[in-house]
Amino acid sequence: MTAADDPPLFALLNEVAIIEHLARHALERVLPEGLRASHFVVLNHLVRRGDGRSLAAIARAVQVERPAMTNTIQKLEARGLVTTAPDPQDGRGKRVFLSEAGRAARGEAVLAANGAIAPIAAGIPEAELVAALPLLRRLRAALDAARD
Amino acid sequence: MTAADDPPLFALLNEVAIIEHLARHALERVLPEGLRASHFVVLNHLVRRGDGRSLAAIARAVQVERPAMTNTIQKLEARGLVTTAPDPQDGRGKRVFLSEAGRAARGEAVLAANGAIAPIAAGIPEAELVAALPLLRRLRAALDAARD
DNA sequence: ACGACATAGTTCGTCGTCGAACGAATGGAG
DNA sequence: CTCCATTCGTTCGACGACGAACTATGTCGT
Repeated sequence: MTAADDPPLFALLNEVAIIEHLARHALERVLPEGLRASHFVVLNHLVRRGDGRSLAAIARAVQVERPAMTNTIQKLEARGLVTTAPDPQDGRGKRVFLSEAGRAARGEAVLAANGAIAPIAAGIPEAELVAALPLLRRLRAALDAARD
Repeated sequence: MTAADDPPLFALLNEVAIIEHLARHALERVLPEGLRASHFVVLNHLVRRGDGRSLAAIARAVQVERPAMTNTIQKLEARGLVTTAPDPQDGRGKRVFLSEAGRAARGEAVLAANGAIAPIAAGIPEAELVAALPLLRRLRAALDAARD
């Protein structure tokens, strides 16, 4: 799929782009109807890092622009998966909280995702995945730092 | 950024998604005005695999749906970067050819991309990138096979 | 030869994300 | 205290990608 004369980083980013595309597609296939990968990422983030965070903080954490996060939060709120309240300490801020339905939906989505992913992981030794993680983390950090 | 209790594959795909996002953004920043990453990918594909291919074949190769490729090719043609001609052997088919301007634009884009990417690669030993490639290729193949 | 099916390219409507820009509110420099 | 720059959340318009559907053409079985 990739020419041999590509620089390694170029080839790697090429693979990364394709993998991201396939993985996102596979994830959305098993998610509840209408629940996008971007919605799931936000639910996941709130569960893991704690809720009550501001919209802008979540947007930065998951690498999307603020208007996109406004849209995502509105969709999640319409579904009753999150609630929002003005930040008492910052008149501009808006705090986002998980509802019980939101936690439940996230739990189900994680199970579904793991179920869909398990057969794929089965063909690949877990040790190799673990071994590749540090490099990817460093690469992400380098790209993030170069963002200027 | 990632909870320690995530399965390794989950964490890896998480990193992959963020890296793809940052890399695409960085790429589009150095591309000529209005030239999207998806356009660049097509030019790159035509240079590396040869032109004269059908629209559908290109769409499959770069993992986008055919309507998206129709749009991309129309944009590239409007810019004079590619030309199209009906396939003499298949009345349905449409063959896509690179123009000289297209080859030149691709060359400049590759230089720009390499320039933008070089400082990032500088912080990471090339050997590690090479070492990570086989795993990513296998993972892509596994995801592709699971596409059903 | 003919009919069922698959494939190529396109059009259409929908959706998510982006950049630009805005009003509201905060915080820091003088 | 008073500006002035910054940040927050939002609205708006544009754009790319998608799924569904359509026509035209090719392919295969009988």
